[in-house]
Amino acid sequence: MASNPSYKERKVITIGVVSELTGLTERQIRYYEERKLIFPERSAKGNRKYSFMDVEQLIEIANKREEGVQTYEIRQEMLKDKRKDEKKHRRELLRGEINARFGIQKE
Amino acid sequence: MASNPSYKERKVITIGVVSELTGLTERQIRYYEERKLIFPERSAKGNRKYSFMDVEQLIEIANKREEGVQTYEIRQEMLKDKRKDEKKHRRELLRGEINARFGIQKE
DNA sequence: CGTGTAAGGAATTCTGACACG
DNA sequence: CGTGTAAGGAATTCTGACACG
Repeated sequence: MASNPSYKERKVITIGVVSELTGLTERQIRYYEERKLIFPERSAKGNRKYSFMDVEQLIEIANKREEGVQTYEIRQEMLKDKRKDEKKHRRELLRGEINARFGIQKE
Repeated sequence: MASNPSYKERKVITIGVVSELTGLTERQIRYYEERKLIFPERSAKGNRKYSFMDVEQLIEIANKREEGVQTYEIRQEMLKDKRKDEKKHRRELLRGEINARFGIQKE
């Protein structure tokens, strides 16, 4: 049911504000991007822009870093979660297609 | 049911991004603030920060301005709507209190 | 009234690099 | 590896003002 707005995903927050929101330094935020943990968009002039989801992701990263988890390991976990989500998504797509062709089934 | 996050209301967007999002110039956005149509927060260093709600409000303002409505009139409409919302809110608060004391009533 | 613009300054952001450990 | 910092430049934002209509 998510539609166009989707405030949580829109990339509109500058790095300075993200820094305030997360407590991380700009250096750290840029480094986590370098390590492919976070993927900001860029404005026309090249400034990074983040979403609220990115901010939450960064807070999780900060927590794991405090526990001593390295960026590489965090990345592996993220990739694993992503594969799991995609699998779930494929199952849902398939179910939707079946329902569309053969009608809604109970269970 | 709205809780702490409330992405729509958090003031995190800088004026440059708001300008991109609304198509308004920074001059216009600042002027509408001067006319009390919009109320950004300020960062520690004094930079304006807007919410997604502010962005939507600005788009509405832009539409009305295109129709030739003056900022003063837009403000009057806003104040009228606000009073209406507050009235509604008071009614809901009262109902909640009644329910809390005398139990949930049907209708 | 609503908006453009030039002005000057302060703060922001960017990149690439050196440092430490 | 993860983060701090100084460096230099480019872009951002701010305010107060003059302009036009």
